[in-house]
Amino acid sequence: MSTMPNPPTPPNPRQNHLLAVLPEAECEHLFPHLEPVSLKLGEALYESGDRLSHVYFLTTAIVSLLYVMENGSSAEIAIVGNEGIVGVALFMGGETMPNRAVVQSEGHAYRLKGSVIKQEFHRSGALQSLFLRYTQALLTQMSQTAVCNRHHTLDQQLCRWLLLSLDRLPTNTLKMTQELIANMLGVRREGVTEAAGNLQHAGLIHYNRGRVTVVDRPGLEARVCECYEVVRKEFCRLLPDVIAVSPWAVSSSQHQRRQTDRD
Amino acid sequence: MSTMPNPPTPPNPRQNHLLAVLPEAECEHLFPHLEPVSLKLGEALYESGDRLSHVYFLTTAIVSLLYVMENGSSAEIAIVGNEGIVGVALFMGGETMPNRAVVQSEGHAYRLKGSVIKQEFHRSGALQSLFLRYTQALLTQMSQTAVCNRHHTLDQQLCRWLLLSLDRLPTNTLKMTQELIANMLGVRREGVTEAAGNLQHAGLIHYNRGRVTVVDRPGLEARVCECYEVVRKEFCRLLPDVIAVSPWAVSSSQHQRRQTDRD
DNA sequence: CTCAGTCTGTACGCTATCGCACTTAGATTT
DNA sequence: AAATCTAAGTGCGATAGCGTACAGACTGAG
Repeated sequence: MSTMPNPPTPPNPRQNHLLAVLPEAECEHLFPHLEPVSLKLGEALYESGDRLSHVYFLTTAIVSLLYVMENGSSAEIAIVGNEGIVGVALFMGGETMPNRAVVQSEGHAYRLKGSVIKQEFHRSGALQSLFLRYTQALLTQMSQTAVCNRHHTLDQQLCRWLLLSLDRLPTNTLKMTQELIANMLGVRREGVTEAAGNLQHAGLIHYNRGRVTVVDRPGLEARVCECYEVVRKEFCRLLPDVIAVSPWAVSSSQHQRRQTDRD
Repeated sequence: MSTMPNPPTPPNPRQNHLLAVLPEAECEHLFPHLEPVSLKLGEALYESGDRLSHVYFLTTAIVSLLYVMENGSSAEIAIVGNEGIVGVALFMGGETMPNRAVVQSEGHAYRLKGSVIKQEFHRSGALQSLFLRYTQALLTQMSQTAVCNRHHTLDQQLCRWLLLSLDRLPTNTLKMTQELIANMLGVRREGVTEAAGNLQHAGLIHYNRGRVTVVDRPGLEARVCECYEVVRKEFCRLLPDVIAVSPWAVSSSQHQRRQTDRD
């Protein structure tokens, strides 16, 4: 595995963990309709209120769900990577959502026409079960974001954000400016400067002009608030089949030293 | 309509708006299994991680979904009343959730064994569509809670909370101490005292030892942040059939003066 | 009526974060 | 090499909410 974040790997739908665990029968219906797309940093997959045309199965890209306020400031509600789907409103039946989906880390994805997914969704047991469970996991991430915003320090929130992002990347380097991170977390850029400075002085991360590298993941995990673990555990619980094909149950529990005294 | 919050009305499943809009065919399957229950203030329908035994269709009760932190402090993630369901994890497939559901306002509900709902869920088009859309609305409420926690003042959050609660009650009086409200919002009791004091001085509410009465709803709506409207509009959009039988599309848009200049 | 319990009001120092202004330092272009 | 731009660091007063402590007020039980 090289250090390049997005090497020109031949894209493969199975890089998306949800697609990876779909039974063969479902795949036969779905795969012919999958359309590979390349997602650029900052691109919006949908705007608030847009009628969605496709659902996106991310493979190497990361997408943030952002709520943009009337005055223009924003807050991230959830992060989606190759563990998930962007556009749940399509099969949830709501058609639109009151938030934006923007590419946080560029990469690839496959998309599927809304009509196709809706049709499949109504006849497919495995697909439905999988998607509903994913949605519940997403729901957990959202509610935990609310909790974290209320109770935890910016340092902790940055840790959580870094870990959530890292779990969705093949490397431990994030291409991201402090300005953008601030947008995601809904705080000032200067606040991120300070928090990131703290983490760097503690030897947990290293950063430089739009690149953040996590150098001590266990250290981050020791400093993050409980929110991260809640989200991760729910993912593992709800999507064990997905986790089996995913690197991150491992990459994350390898270092669970602080857990050993609890369960 | 008397001023008593929970008069001994003969309970009726149709008081729950979701049940109210289910087609006859679905009802025939479901209603025989419905069990009326009386929910006491403070009672927990489930604890974090509990395997749910029933889904609850609230009629006159209000239930808060709370996340309880390791140190014991808590934050409300969503409010559920007769517009909704408690226990979505059952049909979402996740079985449990990492939060508590506690009764915020006592009243009645009907519950349904998990096995029944799961069985119905897999053969029922209308029921499924309805529940998925409801879940998306709930999801919006959660994400908006996250946004609100990040960006808005306690005064505004209290307004939002009051309006969300009011929408789920037949009266404009809430039986609720400042202490409990503080728990819901995840803030100090003294903070609520101050915020409530502000609203009272502004002539919007009146309160007294565990009773809050909204006396100027338009005033509250003028002071609340955008979050409330986002949630309400999503509800209306996702569940128009439900809204048709509900008082609150009306009760809430009657006073939408501040909207008239926008859309 | 009194007492205990609960609910609400107030005060004060503390801290995290904000908003704003400005500087420094890499990176990119010319 | 100089000019320009973007990213990151710093400083400072303002403020919202916290933690703590305590005081008043209403309620219900005896």
